[in-house]
Amino acid sequence: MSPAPDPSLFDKVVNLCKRRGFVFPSAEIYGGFRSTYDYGPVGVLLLRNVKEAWWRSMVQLRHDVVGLDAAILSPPAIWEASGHLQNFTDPLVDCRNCRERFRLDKLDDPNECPNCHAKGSFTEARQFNLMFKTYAGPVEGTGAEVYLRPETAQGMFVNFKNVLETSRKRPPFGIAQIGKSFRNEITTGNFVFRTREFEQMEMEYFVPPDEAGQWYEYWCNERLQWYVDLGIPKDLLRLRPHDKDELSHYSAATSDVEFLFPWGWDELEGIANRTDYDLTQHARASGESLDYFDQALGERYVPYVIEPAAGATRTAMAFLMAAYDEEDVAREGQGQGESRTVLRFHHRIAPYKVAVLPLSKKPELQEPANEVLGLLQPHFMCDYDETQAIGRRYRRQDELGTPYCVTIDFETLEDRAVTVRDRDSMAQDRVPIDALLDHLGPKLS
RNA sequence: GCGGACGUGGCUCAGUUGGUAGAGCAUCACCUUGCCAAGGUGAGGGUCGCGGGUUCGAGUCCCGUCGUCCGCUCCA
Repeated sequence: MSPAPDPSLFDKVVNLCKRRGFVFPSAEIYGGFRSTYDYGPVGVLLLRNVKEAWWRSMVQLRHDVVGLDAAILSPPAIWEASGHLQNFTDPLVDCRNCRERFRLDKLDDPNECPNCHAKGSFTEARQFNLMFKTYAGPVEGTGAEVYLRPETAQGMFVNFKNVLETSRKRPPFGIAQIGKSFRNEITTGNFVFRTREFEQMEMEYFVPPDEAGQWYEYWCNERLQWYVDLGIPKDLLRLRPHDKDELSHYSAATSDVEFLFPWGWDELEGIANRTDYDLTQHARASGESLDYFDQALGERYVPYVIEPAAGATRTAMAFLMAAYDEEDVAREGQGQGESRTVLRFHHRIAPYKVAVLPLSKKPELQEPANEVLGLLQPHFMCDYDETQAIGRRYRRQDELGTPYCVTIDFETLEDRAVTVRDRDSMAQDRVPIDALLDHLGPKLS
């Protein structure tokens, strides 16, 4: 049984994001700009860690996937071939009577308003394309039209031949890419969950057509497990196959990895069997052959594509939601507990791995504090804080999800040892400075 | 985009029948030999989202605009 979603969690996390420097609304001093967010000093670390964890599992730890970073600006030809110019366009009509708006292609009777049942009350259909269009070059004209990519995937398809020839890979193999995409969504919202500018982590896995089914299963399981390995509880995750009528124009089968957000189950990632749709379309439109000749089998075929496509920004948000915890801490001398807010991130996701905290601002602690910082910084992202009471600083690091705090005190001057405090157990170990890297290394690798 | 609610210092809010803004927390400085927040003293920070209007005078009334949240719609 899944736990019930907690609606108040949403506000708590959004609040924490603002308060501690994870995420700020864009252009805030100008009143804000809808659907865009800026990642602050801590948020940028979180987001980078999400992307690096993905790249590590997808590219670094595999021999069959290579990386790519393709252009965001792209000519209309790509999107004509991919089908996005046709299929990402929704014809919208408004009812003049009740002012409701509908998609023309989803109406049973294009002359009757399903809401107020007025006949012939619709306005002229207007095309609403989800792609951002702009103009390259000095003259605004149709000759110089370019689009901001609505998905990174086409970069992989367009470069299929280049990568195949230079990387000397053969199916089954994949091309991975992390980058920004842009969609002029009609409705945005739920904080960074749906924004017009967002970051994707996509991989196109090219396989022999008759192996598409088994690779689809493989990647569904692989991708679900990735979130579990990074500390998201299993009961907050599920794999949901799409019904036939919700499949994209290019897909033969799709499953979503969903996370139980405060507002309910929602998508983190889609794993799709795109068949040979994209390569065939681009081959036809460009005149280049995009098939593969298998020497061993003596066969030529257009590979099928299995695509795990994840949203980096919303995945970062899911990690925040899953990590958020409020813990009652017994207070000495009082029966009443106090609350401690902790982000229990997996250490690979945590923005800072270690915080270096001299017990006091006294000058004599500066030197050992700098020594410890210099020792740790080449290996781990570190925070440094010397202000206010030590307990308060521990709590601040808890709110950032920092796994370990290293405290330098006056005894350090005598014994060259420091206190290592664990975020989850709040236990403290006395560790010699010279043994610090060996102590922390295995915990944070 | 349409319908509904809302918008006061970083955060949470107070601000009475319109008379030129307050609190707590947070932040910063100094003091505190200090290991799990909220000890002392002091300081900085808001033309009340923005623009216009009514008025002798508006945070408080009206209009517009931007933004947020909830529904319709769409996706990673």
